[in-house]
Amino acid sequence: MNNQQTPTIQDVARLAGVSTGTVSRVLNQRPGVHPETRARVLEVVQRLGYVPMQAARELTGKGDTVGILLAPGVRRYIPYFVLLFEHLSEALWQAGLRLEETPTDPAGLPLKPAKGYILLGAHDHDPRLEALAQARTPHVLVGVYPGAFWVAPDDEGGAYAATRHLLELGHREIAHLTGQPQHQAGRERLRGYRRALEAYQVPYRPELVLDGDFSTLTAYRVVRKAWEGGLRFSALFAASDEMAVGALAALEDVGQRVPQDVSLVGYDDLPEVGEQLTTVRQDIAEIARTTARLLKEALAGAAPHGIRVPVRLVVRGTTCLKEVEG
Amino acid sequence: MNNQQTPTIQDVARLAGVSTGTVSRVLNQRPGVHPETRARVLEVVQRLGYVPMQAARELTGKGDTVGILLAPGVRRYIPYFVLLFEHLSEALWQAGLRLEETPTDPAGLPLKPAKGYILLGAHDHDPRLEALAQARTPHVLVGVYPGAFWVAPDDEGGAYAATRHLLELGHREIAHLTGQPQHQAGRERLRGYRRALEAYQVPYRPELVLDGDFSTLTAYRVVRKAWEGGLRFSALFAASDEMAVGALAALEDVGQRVPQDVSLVGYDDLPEVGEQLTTVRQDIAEIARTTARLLKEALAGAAPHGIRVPVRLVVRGTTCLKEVEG
DNA sequence: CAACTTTCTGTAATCGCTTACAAAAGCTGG
DNA sequence: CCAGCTTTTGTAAGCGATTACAGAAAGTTG
Repeated sequence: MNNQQTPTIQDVARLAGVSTGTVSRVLNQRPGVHPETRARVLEVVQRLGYVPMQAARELTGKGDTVGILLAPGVRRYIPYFVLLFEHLSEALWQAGLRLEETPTDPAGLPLKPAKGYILLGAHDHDPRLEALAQARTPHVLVGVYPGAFWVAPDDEGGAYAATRHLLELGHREIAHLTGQPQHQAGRERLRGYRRALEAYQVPYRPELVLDGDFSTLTAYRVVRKAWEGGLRFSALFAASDEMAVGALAALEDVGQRVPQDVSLVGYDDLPEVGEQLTTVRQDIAEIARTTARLLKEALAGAAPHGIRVPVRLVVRGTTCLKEVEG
Repeated sequence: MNNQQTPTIQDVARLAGVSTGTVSRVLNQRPGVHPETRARVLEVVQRLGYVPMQAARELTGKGDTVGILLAPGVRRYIPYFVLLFEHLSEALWQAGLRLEETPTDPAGLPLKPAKGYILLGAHDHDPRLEALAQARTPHVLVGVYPGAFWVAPDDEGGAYAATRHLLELGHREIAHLTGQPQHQAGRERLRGYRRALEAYQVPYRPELVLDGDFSTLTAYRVVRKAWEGGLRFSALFAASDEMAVGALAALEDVGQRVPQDVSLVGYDDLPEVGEQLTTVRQDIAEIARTTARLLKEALAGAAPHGIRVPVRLVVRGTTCLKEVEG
């Protein structure tokens, strides 16, 4: 009767010669199943390629539905968020959580309550944090928010590593293209940049800090204008790959070769953005998995805490040793 | 017993004094329900803010799962696709279709088969079309593909309207910033531009066609370089809002005011991109709904056909009458 | 080996919704 | 007023999982 269909728990039970209850217990790693039985069931599961149907388990009240809340004003086109979103939906599913569309009111609060939330791009004094905390709704923030559950990449560390890389290549005039100061990530990366300079006893020169906004176009204009205005540097650390792409074009247009004349480091390592860039890789998949894990903890009522996800410098073709003059 | 819980179909039935079957029929717009009863049920649904639980309806076998396939090489960060994606997931849900994550192999073919597919950004001779047609898998394409189910905005008409708008404002030197020629949309918009010029008997000047690639940065560079190279025009029609944003910045940087010196028209009318732009609005929600509808037809085995979704010129602040010289 | 425990497994109710089928109600004309 | 329709509504059986609860099997003990 069950020809060609995707297998159900019934099929597994039948083939393994046990009841559906037992299969379910095996699948959910519940105790009280004989090891041999367990093995047999798992073997059949494997063979059939059986995957429990999410809808059904949700019906039993198992599958908690969660929502993702993007801060109002945050442009959801930003590659980083698009990717994070994708990985989150994958990670949540893996964790047995179901991601739901969450329409929000103008204040950014969800109209349809879910069991828990993930907040992206929250500002430090986001009123929604207050509201969620008041309502004791489990939530996890991506970013640093002491007192709540949070997950954040080690932005300062990444920026430090990027800058140090340039320093070790012999560069001393290192410019930094920032993100908006209202974004935590932008601030932290600036901090990492300064800390690295300090560690190498290179004086901090404010004029080398160029104000960007994470957009490619602005990066281009700022860098070009600065260079045409006479600012010189042998290396540039951009706070995002997108900005690095803009900077790269600008440098090219003012006649500088990368990396021979100016070394360039980006940040994020987004696929399809600046393929050959030396950059700092954020493991977005890892951030997503960690977020999902914390959300489960939050749903289980654990005490809030935060986790830093490490980042890694990836050296590619846009940086090189500073050429010693003459 | 059902205190504080999200309401179920049972609650609705009880309060409306009917059976769950009837409520279900109302909700699914099935015939054979007395108008009065229908109204009463809807009233209760409204009052309770009842929303059917997707998991449950999926369990009944209702929810055909469908997948969205993005052509390989298409950058999914593109605002247009992000938006289309969102609207599609909404529209599919409304149509009772369940959108599934569809991991694909390197060739862009789905690994986990769904009942039907929506293809975005397909090229004209995409091998996947062949494969899907062979396998008789129902699918709908966004774009024009005679012989298959397709939905496409009226790009040529939109471009025509945009260009005509500029012509009627008295402009005669109208430049056009194109998308890549391998994109249907880019080609069609160029065609609309040419057709409008023809209709107004303005000679077509190839040098006024600037090669863009739908990106903001390239738009900026191309426009700036062209202007600095001596090219002059009193109006510019960009084939996307993102390119218009780049063009706007470029014009500003070469000392031209918009719209006093140069009128500018974009395309797409994406929220959060170039708010004040005169542009051509694509009704993405409508495209999504139409796509969902066609997919249902395809699933039902209907004969393939295509639908054009109309677009609309939205006049805002970046266009004005051409000033007649002193 | 009887009498208990303890471990393991099966049974069946349940979640919220859809839908085939049956039943009831509303018409119609003679 | 009733047979014979048609329209409207209710009933109940699933869909695929989970999980109390009960029952069977295996292990312990005196």
